[in-house]
Amino acid sequence: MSVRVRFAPSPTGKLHLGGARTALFNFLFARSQKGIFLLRIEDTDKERSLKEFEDDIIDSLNWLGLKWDEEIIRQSDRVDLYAKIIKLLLDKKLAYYCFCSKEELEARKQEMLTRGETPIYSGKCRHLDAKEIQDKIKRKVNYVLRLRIPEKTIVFRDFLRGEIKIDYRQIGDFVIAKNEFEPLYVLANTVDDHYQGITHIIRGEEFLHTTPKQILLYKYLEWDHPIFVHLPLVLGQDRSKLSKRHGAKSISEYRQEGYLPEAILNFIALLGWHPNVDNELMSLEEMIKSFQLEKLNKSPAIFNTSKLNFFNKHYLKLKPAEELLPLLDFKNFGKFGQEQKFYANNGCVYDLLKIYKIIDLGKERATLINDILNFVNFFFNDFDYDAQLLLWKNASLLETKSNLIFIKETLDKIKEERFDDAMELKNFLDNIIPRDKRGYFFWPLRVALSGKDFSPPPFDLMSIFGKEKTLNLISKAIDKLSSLI
RNA sequence: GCCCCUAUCGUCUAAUGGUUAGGACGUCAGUUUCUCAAGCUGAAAAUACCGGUUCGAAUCCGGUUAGGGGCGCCA
Repeated sequence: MSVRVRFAPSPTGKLHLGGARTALFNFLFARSQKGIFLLRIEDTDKERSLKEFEDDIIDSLNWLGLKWDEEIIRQSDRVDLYAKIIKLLLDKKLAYYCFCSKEELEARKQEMLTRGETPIYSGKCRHLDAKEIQDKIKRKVNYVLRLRIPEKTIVFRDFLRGEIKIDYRQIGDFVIAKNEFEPLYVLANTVDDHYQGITHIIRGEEFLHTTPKQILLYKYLEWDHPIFVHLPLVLGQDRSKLSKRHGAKSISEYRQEGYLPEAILNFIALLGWHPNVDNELMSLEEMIKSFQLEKLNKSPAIFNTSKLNFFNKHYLKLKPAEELLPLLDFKNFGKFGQEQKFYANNGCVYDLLKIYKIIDLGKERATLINDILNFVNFFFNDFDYDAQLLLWKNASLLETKSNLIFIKETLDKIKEERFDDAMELKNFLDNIIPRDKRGYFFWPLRVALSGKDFSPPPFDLMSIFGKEKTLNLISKAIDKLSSLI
């Protein structure tokens, strides 16, 4: 039997980390078993389902690289199928009309709750005869359709948790449809899983309690039910279920903030799953290779951003500058012009090669894509700084000034072309400046070129700026010091 | 209140009856370095509690406690 699984979100909110993880595990299981992974949009709730959310879910899944294999199915397109099943259940008297009002139901629920009982439906409308039913329908009394439960306990098997025992009397006759044409989740989901030939239902633990209801439906409809796999929940910092309600970030928001799909996938994969070997850095391909459903965890996971950030940093470093370029926002730094040259706000003109170099310098230090350019903004915008910043440790103004003058004069003798190679510049200066004196030369040089107390090494800065700009910036620093002496 | 699920460092987890309880992130220290980042080395840090089974328990069983989920004409 070949594996068929699905991710079946309802478009009532954007895709968040928990949903993405459910999709990922379904995807990994399908791929690792050479099976099929499907996407189904569960939009039976017309009030809450929004096209905007459906788009977000589809975009996010695409962005993560979780490709589904067959056409997307929408429950809103399958009304006829559900109607047929509803009619069947009605005809067989397995389902029945319930005319109880919401107020009536709510009152009974409160009453049971105060008595310390589980609130369930009384079964009041269970035995209405055909005449009464027709009569009430004619009088347009509101109704729903309920399934008749057996008065016994069911034992079913969850793939991860083993046998689970639940008494149907704890559930009561539950609603399966608003009317003959509007099924609820419990029914539509069951029907679709059957007709799509789903072999394994891999979903969040919040659905564990609907399993006995669905198993009953499978039984009434004389279908075999799939294997149930209930994933432990992903919990937020407050230890409660991740949901839109308490501000869980959506995948699209993470994307906007500058996270890479590789990082998010790697991070969520480790929430409840662990490969055999103790190597946590995995591409999607590697995950597929080592994925085993049996290795899934049973206990909920609280996610914490610092590890996600670590992964993002890691994958950022691996990403070539060419691929990062289209993801970056240069609008505060200058403009691209003719022949792919970049015209920076400070008058510098960089070719593509230099832009790549700049990106590489930024990405070594950034956590998020959006941080990259901020780490190297001195390449683009004029900057100012406090002259005191030029002083290394206990260095004096005078000493620092003369060191900068020395560096300037030394650099002045170097040919312009040699400025392109940071390594060469480093070797050159390392040979001239005594080892124990480097801080007194390189620190002020670096500050002169960046205006910051932290930045890439001065040689990298010089290799981007080129000879002329470098000498200008050093002169500026010397002037700053002079004004204080 | 009732039903169900879960329980290893702060967090994610490994160890499916025998390990000095391992790894990752984070934290701290050292090292490298002009700075930052990265790297390298090291440290602190856990089997919720009480019983039982067993020569031997993180692991099996029972109870307690704690956390979570559910109790919708939502999914």
